[in-house]
Amino acid sequence: MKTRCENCIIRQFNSLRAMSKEELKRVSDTKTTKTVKKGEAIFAEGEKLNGVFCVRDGVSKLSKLSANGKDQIVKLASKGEVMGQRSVIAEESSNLSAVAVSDMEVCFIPKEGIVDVLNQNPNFAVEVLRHMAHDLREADDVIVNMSQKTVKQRIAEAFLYLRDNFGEDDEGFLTIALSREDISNVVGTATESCIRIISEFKKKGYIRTSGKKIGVVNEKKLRDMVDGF
Amino acid sequence: MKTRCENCIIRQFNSLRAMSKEELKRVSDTKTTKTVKKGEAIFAEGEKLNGVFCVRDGVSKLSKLSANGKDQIVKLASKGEVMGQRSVIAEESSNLSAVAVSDMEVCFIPKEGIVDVLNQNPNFAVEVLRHMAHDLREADDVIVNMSQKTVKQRIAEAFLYLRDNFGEDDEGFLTIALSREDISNVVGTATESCIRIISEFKKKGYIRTSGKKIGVVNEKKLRDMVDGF
DNA sequence: CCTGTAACCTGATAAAAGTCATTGTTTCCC
DNA sequence: GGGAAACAATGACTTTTATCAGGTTACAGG
Repeated sequence: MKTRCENCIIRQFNSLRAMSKEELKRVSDTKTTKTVKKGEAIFAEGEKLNGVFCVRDGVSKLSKLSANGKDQIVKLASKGEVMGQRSVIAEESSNLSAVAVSDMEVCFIPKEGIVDVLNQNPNFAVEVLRHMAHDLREADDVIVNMSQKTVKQRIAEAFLYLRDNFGEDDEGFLTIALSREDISNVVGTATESCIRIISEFKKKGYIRTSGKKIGVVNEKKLRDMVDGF
Repeated sequence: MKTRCENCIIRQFNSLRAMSKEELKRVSDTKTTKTVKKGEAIFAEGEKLNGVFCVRDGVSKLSKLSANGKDQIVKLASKGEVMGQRSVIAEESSNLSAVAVSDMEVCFIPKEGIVDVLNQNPNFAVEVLRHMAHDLREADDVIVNMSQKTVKQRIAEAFLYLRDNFGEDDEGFLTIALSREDISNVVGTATESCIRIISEFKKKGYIRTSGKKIGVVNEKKLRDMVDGF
């Protein structure tokens, strides 16, 4: 029987379909699981990782501390996503820290298993490579957005992104409820500016809020804003 | 005898040391070489690449057009660097365009050769993977810089970067003479803002100029500026 | 239920950066 | 070598964004 975690490996490393049954079994046997409470760290910037973490449930923010003391959130990882591959593959300490945004369940896979398969199974290596190529493209896109779009555009885009990638609950609110500060750390702006723009969007009827929950109301207006109209 | 281009493959894909002699020979035999004049395009955004380009001489800018019509330069590639791997590996059309910043000599390596070796030689795949992991880390750093540093800091950093990575000529000017517009496209700002800041740095004695050439005078001051002092 | 802390919100102000207009300066091509 | 075109520089002005300084609300823990 397949464990849930085998499924989660498969999903992210999409690709881990490229592992043989035996390889998958072997790697999967070395995994351990743990729960992480909201706000707790999974690993810190600069830490040496002895393996990768795979998200079973919940969401984690991957961020990097900048010189001015602010965190920049580079990525949000949810169910099925793997964290720490970059560092394990490059054999460097982590350039990012991972903190739980909600209560989480993660599994840990020691690097030996991964590295062995990488070195022996070219299909697997190529699939991981393909995945990383994709991440790199996304990173390029983020760079362009950060440097060429206004804060307003980036916030509008963030809401659409959160909806498209993590969905909404039955009341139409975003599934991931980020704090205003987290949102500002995603788009790279001051918290006050972020709050102001959220108020403006609300006033204009593009979004609605309930506590910290946010719901997209007028997708088209947000999309137009992102595209500069 | 080793061709110059074999050397250039080896340098970038560092790593292509992981290719066997025969593999290297085979791939190298399929390469073609061409010269590109300053300002000419090597490939365009959205174009489907049938292979990778390896820089033999000169410098190319890799940029992406943003919605507002400005180019964002994501990377500068010089001697020994390979362009287009990401797209070839992900089997996607290019997300970037490549334009020569100076007269160049590049060689083209059809993708078939590369892909074959990737699929057969795990060492090679892992080395390429490692290289891409490194690029990804750099991209993360750029994201943080773009979102958390001021234009002034980013320009100061750009000068130091250009000096450290491409060197200076015998008069102490940066080897790569980018136009003011290119510099502003690297740091993601308006050309006028860029010029103004260059004037300010010059007035303060941090740098000196001669035509479009720029020389670093006071490294420490620039470094301090980058670090927020 | 009270209380304190953290999160959220708002206004006033200042700083940073972009835009538009104009002029000076190279460069390069005929 | 002269003239056009691209590039560089600067001033005046506007917009965007950050910062500081206060508020209010929500909510967990005693």
